[in-house]
Amino acid sequence: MDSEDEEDSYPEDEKWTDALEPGPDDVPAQVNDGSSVPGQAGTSGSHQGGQAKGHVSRMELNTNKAGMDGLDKEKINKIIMEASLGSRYYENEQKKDQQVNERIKKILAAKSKLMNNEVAAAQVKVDKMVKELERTRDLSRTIVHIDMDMFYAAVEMLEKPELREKPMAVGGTHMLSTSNYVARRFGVRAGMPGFIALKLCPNLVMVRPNFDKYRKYSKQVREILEEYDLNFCPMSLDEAYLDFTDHVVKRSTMSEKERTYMESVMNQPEGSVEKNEKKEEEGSEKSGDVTALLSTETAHSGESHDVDLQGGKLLGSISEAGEMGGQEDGVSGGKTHLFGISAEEAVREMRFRIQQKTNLTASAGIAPNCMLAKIASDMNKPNGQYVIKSTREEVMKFISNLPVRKVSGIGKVMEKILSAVGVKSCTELYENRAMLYKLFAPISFNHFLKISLGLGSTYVGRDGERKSVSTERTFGGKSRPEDLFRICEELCESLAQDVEKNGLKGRTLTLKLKTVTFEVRNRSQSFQNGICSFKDMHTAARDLLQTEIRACRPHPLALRLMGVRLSSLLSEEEIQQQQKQGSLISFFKKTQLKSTKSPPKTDNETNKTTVEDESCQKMESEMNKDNHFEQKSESLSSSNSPPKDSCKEENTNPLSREQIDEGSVEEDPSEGFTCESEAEVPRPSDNVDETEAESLSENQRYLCPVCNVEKPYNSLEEFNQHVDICLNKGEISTILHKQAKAGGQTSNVSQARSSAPMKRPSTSSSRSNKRMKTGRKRQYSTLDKFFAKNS
DNA sequence: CGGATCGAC
DNA sequence: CTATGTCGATCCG
Ligand SMILES: Nc1ncnc2c1ncn2[C@H]1C[C@H](O)[C@@H](COP(=O)(O)OP(=O)(O)OP(=O)(O)O)O1
Ligand SMILES: [Mg+2]
Ligand SMILES: [Mg+2]
Ligand SMILES: [Mg+2]
Repeated sequence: MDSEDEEDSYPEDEKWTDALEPGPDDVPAQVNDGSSVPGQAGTSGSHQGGQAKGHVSRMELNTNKAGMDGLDKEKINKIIMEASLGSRYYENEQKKDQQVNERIKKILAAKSKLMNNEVAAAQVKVDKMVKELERTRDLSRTIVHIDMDMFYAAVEMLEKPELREKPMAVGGTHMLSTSNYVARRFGVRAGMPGFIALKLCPNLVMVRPNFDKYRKYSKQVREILEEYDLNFCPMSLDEAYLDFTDHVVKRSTMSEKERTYMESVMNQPEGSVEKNEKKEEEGSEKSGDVTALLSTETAHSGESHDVDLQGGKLLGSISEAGEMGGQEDGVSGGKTHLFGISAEEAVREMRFRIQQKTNLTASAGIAPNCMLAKIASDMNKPNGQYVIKSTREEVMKFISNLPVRKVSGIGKVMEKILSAVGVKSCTELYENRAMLYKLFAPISFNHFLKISLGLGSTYVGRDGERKSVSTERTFGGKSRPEDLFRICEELCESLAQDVEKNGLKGRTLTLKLKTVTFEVRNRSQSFQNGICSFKDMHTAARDLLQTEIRACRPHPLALRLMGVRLSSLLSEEEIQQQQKQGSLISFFKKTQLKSTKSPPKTDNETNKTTVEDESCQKMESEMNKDNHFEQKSESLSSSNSPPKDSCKEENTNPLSREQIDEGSVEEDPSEGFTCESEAEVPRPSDNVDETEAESLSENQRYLCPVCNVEKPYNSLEEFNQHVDICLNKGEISTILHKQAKAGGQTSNVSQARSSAPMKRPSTSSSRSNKRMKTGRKRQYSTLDKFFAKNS
């Protein structure tokens, strides 16, 4: 019974490309090599840390995804490079790559300084940790990770079956969110811009996303998942963790009838369209597997959990529906399928039901913990499943040659870093544990150690509360302050809606900026009391933006993206609490306001009659979310052993939230709007005209980006003042924030701000208890790094 | 706390 | 020409 864990092997060497693609250049770039075992990291030894220059590893294709084995990376990367060279994006990636390289250099330096006795001492400590971890190893749970195949693409193909055989991707020329497996053969994958994908695969069909549909199908799938684990944990629209332990127990008492499901009659009216020839061999292979698994065999086998170990695909998979012709004929009507009582059979059943219900396929991994289940679900990815048996031996066997990159939470950079210190596989992770202990921060090391032992969370729990809300937008380069401020305002409006809809409040507002050179900056401000209104958030965001614009001068701040995020969200209790205090204060404040009088404010602020602050605490109890379920009240004393194993996923990336899926991968806007504003950087003009008196050496000419007038100023500050005036004629952002005491003990130093010159906090009435301001004063230097290039 | 980075989908 | 959006975690100063 033991022997092999795997099943559902996946066509290792597909060559379904022949008659499909016209041009010879369109032939998927793949190399021979039929290896597709769990994976094998190059045997240690050789460090390839030092990389040849002109080799921006971060630009290379990630083949770390199902359906992308055996590609001709060289050929693909060459195309990618040619398409990218010289772009601002590329330049920035190059910069980041260098930073990573320096980081590696430091680590290597630290490594070389390690003394033998240090390492030996570390070894002792680490081995104690290992012992402790080993002591708490729990192999008693049966964890399942299920993940829909090429989810968005699959949904799109439902309505356009003719796309099944063609390379297609979801997204637009700017960005793709996923691709089908045909396209993956060309190197086309999620996160790749469409225009590059087109170079890799000229016949690629790009389909715009439709998130409502994805949500709809996701919901349907979840209805099934729920039947196997009420507490299943969705990680995104298309995947989830489930604890099958209880279900398997219950399953042994279920009658055959309860484990029998009917195969829907319909299914793919199209089946195979024109070029139906395809590969007969491949088809028959699959058909064979299918028959072996489904119906008859299993049906008679009763519940023998051994028989069901037969490898093979569940169903011919809708993508191969054509080949099923023979069978369909025979049985035509509703074929029934009996599933066994083992976990694998249960999972197979679950996948079968999903496919019957939605015509979408899913893949799954079964293992004793989340980390392993996640990896396993990718093993036989397109429409398959994989089991890692619950014995220490099997786990270690699986882990042994597994490239660390396969582990969720270890990405491109960490892979590179580890590789530089001689660690590529999980065994090497274990073998080098003492060194890693010395080189990495405790949390990271802990994570590594657990991975190296094949350990992971055995708890599948509901998401905790959301920790931040944000919205951001990419637009063509814009640099005119009025444009930037308008975008900022729109973003805040959008954010305010989200915040209100979810009844949230947060203490930190962050403005995110991405320059036209792809450099990202975050600027945040914290408050003692949570904020949630458009006005409060906008005020803060606008201030931060203004500061950045100032810091850039005399250059314009040329951006390609802006975003706003509210974090440090308050718990419900805190919101309630604050609401009480707030209402008192706002009452007090209101009366005071009348006398103070507030400037008309040109802006179109949604004149809330209520005091700006509280205006968003509604949160109807309804909520579309299924967010009920208890929250683990006790928990304090740690049921687990190590520090905190918390959520499902391993240490890192307890990704949650299901709306992550909905990136903005070019929706409707037929093309990037971008607009005008060529984001050209004027430069402060160097001709020292020095016409006027003012022989100050400082006398320089600046071009005001607002009024577009260039003239000499005595100082940069004077110029800044001019722009300020020019910018917001009556700005007076003094904004009387409301008084909010709150039990904060740290006195809130109100930093001077707004219109007035700056320096000298004296003026500016913006006292308000907001703005925590840790006594730090950041000095934005006018670093005039990059200029606009080309023309 | 603030900011940068990484990772995932 | 053209390189996403949303969220969580970690690390460092
Ligand atoms: N980088 C991304 N940007 C935006 N959306 C993404 C990105 N990656 C994935 N998505 C969306 C689209 C995917 O269909 C969906 C699920 O992701 P994921 O499961 O990783 O891939 P996939 O389901 O498309 O293919 P498969 O699981 O078969 O490898 O999330
Ligand atoms: Mg998927
Ligand atoms: Mg997924
Ligand atoms: Mg990984």
